[in-house]
Amino acid sequence: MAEEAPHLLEKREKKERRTGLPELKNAEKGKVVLRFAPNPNGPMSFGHARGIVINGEYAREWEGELILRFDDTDTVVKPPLVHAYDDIPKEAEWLLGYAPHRIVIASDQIPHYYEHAERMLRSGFGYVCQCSGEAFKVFRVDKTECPCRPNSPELNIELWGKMLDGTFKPGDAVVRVKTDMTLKNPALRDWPALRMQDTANHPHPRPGIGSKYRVWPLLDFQSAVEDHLQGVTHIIRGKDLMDSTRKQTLLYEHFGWTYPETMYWGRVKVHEWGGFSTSQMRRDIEAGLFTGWDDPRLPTLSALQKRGITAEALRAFWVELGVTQKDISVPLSSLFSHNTKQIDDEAPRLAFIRNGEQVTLSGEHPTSIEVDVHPNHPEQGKRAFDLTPPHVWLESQDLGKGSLRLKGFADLHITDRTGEIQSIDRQDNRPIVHWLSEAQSVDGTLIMAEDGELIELHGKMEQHNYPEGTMVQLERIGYGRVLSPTVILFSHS
RNA sequence: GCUCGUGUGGUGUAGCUAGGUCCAUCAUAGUGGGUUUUCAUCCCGCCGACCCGGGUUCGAAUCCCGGCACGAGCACCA
Repeated sequence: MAEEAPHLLEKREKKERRTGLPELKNAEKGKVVLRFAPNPNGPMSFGHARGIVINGEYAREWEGELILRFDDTDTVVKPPLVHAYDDIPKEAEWLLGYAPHRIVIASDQIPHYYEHAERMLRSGFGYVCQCSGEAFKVFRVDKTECPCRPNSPELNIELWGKMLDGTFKPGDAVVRVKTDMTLKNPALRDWPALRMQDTANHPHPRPGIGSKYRVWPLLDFQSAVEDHLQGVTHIIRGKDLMDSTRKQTLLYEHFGWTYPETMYWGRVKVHEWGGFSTSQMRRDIEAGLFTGWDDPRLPTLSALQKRGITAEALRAFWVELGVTQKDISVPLSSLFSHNTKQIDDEAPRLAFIRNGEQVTLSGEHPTSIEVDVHPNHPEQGKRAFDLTPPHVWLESQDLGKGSLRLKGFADLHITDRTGEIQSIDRQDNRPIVHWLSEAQSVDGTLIMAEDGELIELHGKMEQHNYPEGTMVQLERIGYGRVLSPTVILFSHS
């Protein structure tokens, strides 16, 4: 028993609550290789961030490497975008806090895939199939072998040549991996590895690639071969790719390779956004429905960045969700609360008066007032309000309250547009409101993205010299990011 | 239809591999209060969950069987 089940004899250690990411199986410090493989066919979305963060954090934790791989092997259905090849690495570095260790572009690796395809054909575990997709579907359902399956390696090589030289046209032939047509899972039966694409009419957008190749690998073949070439040890991906793992494992067995450890995550939806598709976003942006990839209404990484969501908040958010296979739907407030923790301690306070009404002060009062830039950090300095012209701006909503206290200044009673100073010290529990001196006010705009709409609130804003990109807290409104001296993009409350 | 996977509070998540120490963790949301001259931050409290039914066992969130629900794959897309 001691040999067969030693754990039964041991006293089990007290369980400790796990924090952070689940443990990586079979991982060795310094020898872990992970990859994140997006298709550069559109903006990096919120969802892509999960792939970057989870893989990237594991790489960090295990002192391993992270490969950023562009799976750009479809020029017709999902044509790549040239500038994505530049944008994605930058966004990945921003999000991770380090640059991916390696960048691999599938369209640069075609010769390697050809070489493996040929090896497959010569070794007899792959064949060129001239059945139509429709026809093959019948074989797959009926668990019967297609007539091309018994082709000799010699014939396969000959047919492969016809694919390469263009004798065959797209749709005429594909290369299949020979698995077993009686496999329980229909998805695994003799799956397609490479097909032809009309790159004359649909050239690959990268210079040097263009119409160079007629035959292109499909995801399962390309990914499997590339993972092996790069020495990937762990694959973490969506559970929609579970059957891909099984297909690729079959291919690895043919080649005599060992498949990496694999983990999956489920689908994530954001309450406020619902489902979103890269292709749809790309169409909408191209149609001018949005200002660009970073339009604050979009669930793209660049939009979130522009909106002032920090990389740290995004990382904390995704790590907290972990790597479970459940399909989940999360509220944005969860991300925002992480962001608040990141920015509040630094964010200077600023007044923004929506629907401003000017009020003239009457009675004795100082000619200038100073308040803290940050209530918890006096060392950040003071904000000065000059009251020589005795005019202040208040939000019209607050005006109706009659008696109120101007934050850090005085108790006021308002009738019409006149504010009678009743006391400089606080005398009672009247509501405290934010305000702005006429002398320090400028016309400002607060841009808010709500329910898919872009709303511009025009109001009176406190003068400031904060550079673009500064995260500020608008008193009683919420956090925002400085876009220009007079424009602030609302982040969240 | 076939195949695969997942079901813990409103939302996420820990615990499940090796059953007890779990009247079930943490976070977020909600709610009540404290600090604060912001409806911010911070602090304290409360609220609220093991999909259902059997079985094994002294003991089941955890193991077994059967349901049910939800999701995904079955593309010459990724």
